[in-house]
Amino acid sequence: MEPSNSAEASVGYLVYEVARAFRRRFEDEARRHDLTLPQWRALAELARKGGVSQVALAGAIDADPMTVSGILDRLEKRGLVRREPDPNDSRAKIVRLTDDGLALYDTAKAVGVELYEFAVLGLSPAELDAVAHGLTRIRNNLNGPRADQKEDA
Amino acid sequence: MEPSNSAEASVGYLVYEVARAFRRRFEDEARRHDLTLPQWRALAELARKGGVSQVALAGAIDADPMTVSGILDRLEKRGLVRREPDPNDSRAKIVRLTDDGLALYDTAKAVGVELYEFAVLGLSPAELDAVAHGLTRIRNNLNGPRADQKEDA
DNA sequence: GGCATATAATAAGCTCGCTTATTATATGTA
DNA sequence: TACATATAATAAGCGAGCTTATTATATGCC
Repeated sequence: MEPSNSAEASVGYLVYEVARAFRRRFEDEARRHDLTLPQWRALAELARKGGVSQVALAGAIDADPMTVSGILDRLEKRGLVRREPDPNDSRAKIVRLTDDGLALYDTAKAVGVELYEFAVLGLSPAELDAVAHGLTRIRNNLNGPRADQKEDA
Repeated sequence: MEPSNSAEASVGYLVYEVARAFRRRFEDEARRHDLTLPQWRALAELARKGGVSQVALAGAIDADPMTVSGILDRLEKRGLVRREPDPNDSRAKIVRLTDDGLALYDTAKAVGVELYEFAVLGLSPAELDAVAHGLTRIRNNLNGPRADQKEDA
């Protein structure tokens, strides 16, 4: 009945469970900062890169532009982020942390880092590398073309 | 595109990307059946187990009861699923596939299976096992308390 | 029996992730 | 110059995942 140690749950399911568990746990611990995981990721990216356009931000945090627009709406409403016109492209907006945003990120930044370290406790660097290697392969497979279909028209 | 073969992203990020890529890809291919991944998972579980309560279903597909309630609302509205009173507990409802639900699952069942096989192409059984092992550990860490965990060899 | 507590399902309401469509601007090309 | 096409951001709307709260029933304990 119980799975043996070689019959672990399928990787497909595990990936889903881990992603969910990580988000749940993160938001549990980031509650006192009132930050969701995607919001934290956006702040982290802005803290690293300074001002970026929304498409660039979307690319950096692997999210879709519409999703980023919504996340920024909420962060902007709280005064954590600012949207400025792009002087080189009047369709685009440059997103920046406000002082409040930077301050909040500075105090919340450890949450993600420490949670990650906690999550991988008990795994050797080699084991972790094996996981990274396998997941990278899977990601690339999934983002690539499918064997039984054409390259687009 | 890719920085290099060995400079992989952090496992935290990879898990998120893979989960997202898998869902996106699945729903792309299951569009002709008008099924989302969580809906497919619910149907799969019901096809395997027959009638189960909603909490049991939630446990089986690693979802929260409120989420399951919503998924079942949509499936029931399409006549794929039926909620019957539980004779042993009048708070509970037993969920079952209808004939239509079973028929749809039979035709859609291959989608998930084949996509999974496609996703892990190029990984040896040993590599895949290493991924499963690492992810299991991470999941257990994240679901456990701020201490060491037990389960899994 | 009576009462506190736990549990099953749902309601309301939020964020996120997505699709499709719209508006405004940029850019390439004839 | 004019026109076709591409791109940046947003609007509307849906499914999913979550929280908090409510209703109904079950269960444990005195």
